[in-house]
Amino acid sequence: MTLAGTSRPSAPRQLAAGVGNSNDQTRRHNLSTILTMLHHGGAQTRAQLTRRSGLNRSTIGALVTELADLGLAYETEPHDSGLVGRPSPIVHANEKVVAITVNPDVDAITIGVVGLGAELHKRIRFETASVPTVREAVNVVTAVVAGMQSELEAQFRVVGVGIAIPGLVNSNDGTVLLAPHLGWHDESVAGPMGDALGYPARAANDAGLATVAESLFGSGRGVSDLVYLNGSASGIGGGVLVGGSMLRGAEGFAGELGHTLVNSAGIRCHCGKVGCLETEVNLGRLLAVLGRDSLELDELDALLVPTDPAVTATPADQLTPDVRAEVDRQLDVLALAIGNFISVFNPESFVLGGFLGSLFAVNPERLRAAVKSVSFGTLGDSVRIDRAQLRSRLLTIGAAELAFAELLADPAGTSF
Amino acid sequence: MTLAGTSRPSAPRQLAAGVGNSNDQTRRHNLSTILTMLHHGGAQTRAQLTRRSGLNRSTIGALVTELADLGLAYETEPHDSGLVGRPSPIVHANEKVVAITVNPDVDAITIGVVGLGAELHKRIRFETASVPTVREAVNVVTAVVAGMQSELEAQFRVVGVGIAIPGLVNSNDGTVLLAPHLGWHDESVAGPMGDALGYPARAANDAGLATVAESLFGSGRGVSDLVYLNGSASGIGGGVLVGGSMLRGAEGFAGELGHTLVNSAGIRCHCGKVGCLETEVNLGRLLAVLGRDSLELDELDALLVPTDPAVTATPADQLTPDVRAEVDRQLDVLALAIGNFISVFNPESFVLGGFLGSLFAVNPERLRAAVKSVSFGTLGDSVRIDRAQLRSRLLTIGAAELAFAELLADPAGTSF
DNA sequence: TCCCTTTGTTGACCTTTGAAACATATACCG
DNA sequence: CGGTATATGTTTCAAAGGTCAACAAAGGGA
Repeated sequence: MTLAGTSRPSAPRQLAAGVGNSNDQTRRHNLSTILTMLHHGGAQTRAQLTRRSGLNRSTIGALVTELADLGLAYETEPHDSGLVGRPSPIVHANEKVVAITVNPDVDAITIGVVGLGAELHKRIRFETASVPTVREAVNVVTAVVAGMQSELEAQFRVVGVGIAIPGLVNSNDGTVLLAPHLGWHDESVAGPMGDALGYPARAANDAGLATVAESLFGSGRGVSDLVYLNGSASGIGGGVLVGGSMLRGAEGFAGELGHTLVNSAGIRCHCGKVGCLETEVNLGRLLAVLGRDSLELDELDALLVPTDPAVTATPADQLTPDVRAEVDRQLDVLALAIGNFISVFNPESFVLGGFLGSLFAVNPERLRAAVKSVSFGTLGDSVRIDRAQLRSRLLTIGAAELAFAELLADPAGTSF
Repeated sequence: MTLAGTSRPSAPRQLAAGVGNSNDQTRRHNLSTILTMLHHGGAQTRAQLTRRSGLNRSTIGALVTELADLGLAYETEPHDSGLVGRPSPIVHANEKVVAITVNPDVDAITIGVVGLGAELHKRIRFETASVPTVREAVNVVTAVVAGMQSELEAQFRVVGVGIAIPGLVNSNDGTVLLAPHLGWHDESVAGPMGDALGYPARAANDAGLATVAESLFGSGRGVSDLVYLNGSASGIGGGVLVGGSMLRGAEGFAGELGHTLVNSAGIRCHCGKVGCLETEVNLGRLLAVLGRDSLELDELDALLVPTDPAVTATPADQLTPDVRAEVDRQLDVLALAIGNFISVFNPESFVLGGFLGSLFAVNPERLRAAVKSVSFGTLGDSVRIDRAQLRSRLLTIGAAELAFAELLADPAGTSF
């Protein structure tokens, strides 16, 4: 029914299937499988799909035809592969099938249009005078989408809306339990947004979506067990990929990695605990030693990170001792947290985003060495640590994934 | 293909299916589903299987017949249910289909015979003069099994061997990376054991197996997101159930929950880190204030835990102030760790085993209150905390699950 | 140009499930 | 006590999916 089988260890891992019916269910699962392969793995030949799925040539032919009929995929002329044998046509996920993404922040709301294959068609950043309320966010998005309506109708097929929220979200019903920086508290977001736009909408925590995005299209490609840690002005968020799927927890609040203990003698965190990672590894403290009020990430990189890629660590003389000391302190604390996560998750790799990425880039070797020294036994030796790749596209692509989820699970389902 | 479907939310969650072929694969999956339901959910009527699986009456009939033909299930006369309609026969997993379980410890090796449905047929505790080596363990088990051979052949069908190891195990190949208390280091265990016994053998970490056992047959029944913490003389082990399946990690070493930070000013742990949970919450410290060298768990309970079940906390005058203070300190530290795990996993419940269970039973309300006060926001309010139920059967049943895994995944596969 | 390799296409075949009709066994009710 | 309603097992048959084998197509290599 799926791709991955005991007899075919190289095939990608797939999601669980649904209920009884063989006919319907089998086909649904295989359609889902193929479309997901195209979306996450990019365009590929029918022959590749055949090999990777473990399904029969004939079946792949039928499935691709059905996906094409559904308008979800299309085929193009074969490449000049140079190999013997009949050339195999290239199958593409239809990038005109799009998700609308919404990313509310304290000073702006970013709206995106993302196609299958993570194709970023369009992005609009709408600056707000003040921190938006839910109602304001809905209004802004409705207005922006209304402005694009004719273009959307003419060129695209919208399958849904994905909303990335910087806070605690119950992703089952799209309710925000608490988004401290937005001041949102116990509010339904996905419901009103979906009603206003006329498309099904889903909301989830931004760090979790970022994890998904990096794991599918960024530094974590091909990795099924990874921990993503993102540092922003508002704190440290994270997400955990376990066996290829997001760690959600009973209520969908798992992965609050910024709120784990790193210093018993630390200060009290806004979350109520003491010595949380996000109180110790903190952009504010970094800015303080840099003598700055605020900073864009690119500026931070320019200030801290060695420009010569051959140089792994910034020469000490480029940074003042204060800055150097603070960076090192934060790296060491971060290592402590990573050491904890290694004991707990034994992941294949860590991906660091936001200012954690900059911090890491200042001196990757210090962090790697520190992680080794504070890890359970030798577990820290084999773990990979990378900087996030997607940067500004991260949340937009992550949110799109949320909107695509239903389509990918059942491509022939309720017609979009 | 499975049980759980969007249209049938109450159906149990199932594992992912295998590769392409519909015919073979569909049947395999459904057989697996039904046998798993019988094994984990106990004997039930065909009508119940029909409802819970979402499959058709006819299909269930065929599947049950096939399982019966395979010798994995049998039917008995219907109960006098008192309901209208034709009575439905009761289907049982065949408890004569057994796993041999092995649980090596510092002073003894426990060997068990466990049938489907977690039926404990037999258990033998073989005391060893000294800490056994792998070779000695294999010899002991071989001898014990040889002694039971005629009985096994006459009454049972052995499908495999499950070995629970107190240490780091690569459960893919059954190799022990490190079992400090046994002094085992980088040794293959499942291989030699399986060869000696002539059955397929698998090995895994004991705490992980305990987690599985409690989640299926103990305090965690029906819970798909739980954290299990076990305290023994050798430290604190744990396991995490995520969405119904064990958190394994990239190399199978996830869940070393005893080695997460709880006190930055703590002592160095044997694992190389500082301030680990298992150095702070520790049976040795408890024994020290009790003035004892060693203690069986039952004795500990008798000393600490209120006998009257209506009393939630031991009256202060039953414990000396020293003991009381140490118990409270350990409970508070444990709460800190649980608070961390809540941030990370957002589980539905925690299950506490070993001396952690006793500690909890001394004063459940103190732990619950402390957890609330050190949890991320209100996440600590809804989490359930229970004491483990399976006690002495825990590891035997957990290890059996390991041996049953292959059979459950493909009941009609390679004939056992 | 001919052969080989690989892949798409087509139709026959096998397997599985589900649905319907029928059979069976119990409770309920007068 | 017998008829009716209800629920479930059983049997038969149709629908649907996938595989397989044979054939066709398209390119490389000699």
